[in-house]
Formats: sequence, C-alpha cells, structure tokens
Amino acid sequence: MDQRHASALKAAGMKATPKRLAILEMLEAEPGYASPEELWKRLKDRFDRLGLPTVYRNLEELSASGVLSKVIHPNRQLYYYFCSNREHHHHFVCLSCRKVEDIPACGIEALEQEVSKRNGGKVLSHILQLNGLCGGCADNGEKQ
Amino acid sequence: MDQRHASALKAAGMKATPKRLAILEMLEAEPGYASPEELWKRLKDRFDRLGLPTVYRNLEELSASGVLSKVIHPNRQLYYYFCSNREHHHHFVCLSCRKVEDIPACGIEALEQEVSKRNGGKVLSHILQLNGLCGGCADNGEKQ
DNA sequence: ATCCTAAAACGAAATCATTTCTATTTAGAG
DNA sequence: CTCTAAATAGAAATGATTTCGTTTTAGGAT
Repeated sequence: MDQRHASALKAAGMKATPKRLAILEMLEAEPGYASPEELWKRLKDRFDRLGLPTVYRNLEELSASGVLSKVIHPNRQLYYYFCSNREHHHHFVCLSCRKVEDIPACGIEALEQEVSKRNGGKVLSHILQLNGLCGGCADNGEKQ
Repeated sequence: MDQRHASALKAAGMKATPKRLAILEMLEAEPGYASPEELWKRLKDRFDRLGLPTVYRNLEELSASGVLSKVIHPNRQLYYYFCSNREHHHHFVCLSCRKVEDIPACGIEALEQEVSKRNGGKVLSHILQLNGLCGGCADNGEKQ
C-alpha cells in the first residue's frame, strides 16, 4: 500500500523510508494542518525509535519537494498540510479548526510578470494565503 | 519635528514616546526592512537605556496598528518596514538587499468574497507577498 | 541474495530569537 | 501640577527549531 506515496517520494528523489511514508499517511488522514510535534506524538508509538528532529527534517524536505505544503501561521510556528492538488494554487486556512481549502490560482502570475517588467526585478516565489474561519467555525462560536 | 509620526501614533491611540518616535524615524530612513535587533543596536546609543524587549514590543504594536508593516521572511524571523502607503496594497521584497516595493492591490478582495460565498467561511486576513531579487540585485550577483 | 555507500535517523544538547515578569518610569489628560 | 494608565527596564525564562557526531538503513550495484 501507499504506492502513491512511495511514488511521490521517488519522483521527488527521496528514499521511501517507513518513517516518511508514515508521516505522509498521517498527514493525509489529518483533516487540517498539523505541527511537527503533534505528528511526532501520534507517530512515535508506531516505531521503536522516532526522533522529533527526524519529523522536522522530513516535513521540511517534503515541503521543499512540493509533496507537502507549509502553512503560514500568525504564531509563526511550523504547520504542514497534505495537499494532493498538484496544480498551482493557494489555500484558505481556518485558524480555528485548521481546515484547509484550496483556492484556485488567481492572477498572481500576471502580477509577478508585471512586477518583473516594471521594476526589473526577478520574482522567485510568492506567498498567498487567506486566513479566517471556515463555514462551520464561523457558524458555531469558533470552538477551538 | 516628526509631527507626522506623532500624529500617526495619536491616531493609532498610542502615546508618542521618544522611543517610538525614534523607531519610526529610523525605520523610515531605512531603505529596506530591518530586524528588531538591528534597530535596537542602532538606536540604543541615542538613549541612556533602551531595552531590546521595548523594541520588539513597539514594532509589534506599531505593526498591529498599521503604522508599520511586517515582512514575511523565509527564515521566519521578524522584519519590519516603514511604508507610508495608506492604501491597501502588498509588497515585493528583495531577499538580497531587503528593498521593498509596493504592489498595487490586486484582485484579492474579490477572491476573498468568492471564498466566503462558496464555502461559507469568513476571511479575516490575507497574506500576499512576492519574494525575489530587485532590479539591482538581479543584475549584480546579488551581493548580499 | 548480498554488498556497499550515500542518505536517513538518532537523540542529547545547543541555539537564539522572542517573550515574560515585576518593579520603575513617564506621557499626557484633567 | 497631579495622577493614572500606559510604557519601559532588564534579567530571566521560554520553547520551538536546529546542530552535531554517531549509528542505521534504503536501494542500486554486484
């Protein structure tokens, strides 16, 4: 099983280690974004030994390879999200329940080009994220 | 002098203390974004006593009031930028020389509304920032 | 199947930017 | 000029994240 994940790892030029696969599994099952420590706590029972630094390292590498996406959180801690959408797009993240919804790519690419043209600079990356409360949390009193 | 800054502080409901004014002055003179510690090092000679926590606190408060803007940096440290543009807009930041250029507001507001409508959520804030190399740094070998 | 090597993981310790806390000082309204 | 809430000092704590030297392992080569 997890052939999908193993393939994704291979495609990213990364070894398909059991820990990496477990991280991907766990994060895929997660309804929203999660922190390295949370994932570690849930995963460490599955392994004789699993270091927190390993989780940090892998999440960072997986995110750099585009297998995972990173959430920009107001508290500046690290959170990751499993997103199978391979198209260029962005996210709406709920600050209450942590759910993540896809936002179709908007006109940023055009904006990038315009900025490049106008000021002669070179845009290397961009950040676009909407923060708020999802439907459920907006209705209820944003319980946590 | 700095009547502008004093007024801005008053408008934000903040006392116009000498240290706040100095922080605004220094940051306005800065060509790009700066870190709390950098500002502190440059400012502490002007005062008998000036604590680093004071600089942190003030930058955060000033940013929350909209008098300053915060830069989202890949290294996740805090950087601030004095931006006199009171219109809603975003920034292109040079990761090499730290220069910041304004980007006119693009269609994010429309996107926000669409997301709200479609998923019933409530967008509380958004982040949009382009990262890259400005004209000068793209030409030269991005010297630092 | 076994070897071999670069990649991955360990985990204790370090880092270090940022925040907290309590006492002291000060801006500015009245 | 007083008074009080707001602001500051500064030492100490925090705690998420990273480093480092060692050990283990995935997976291509034999």
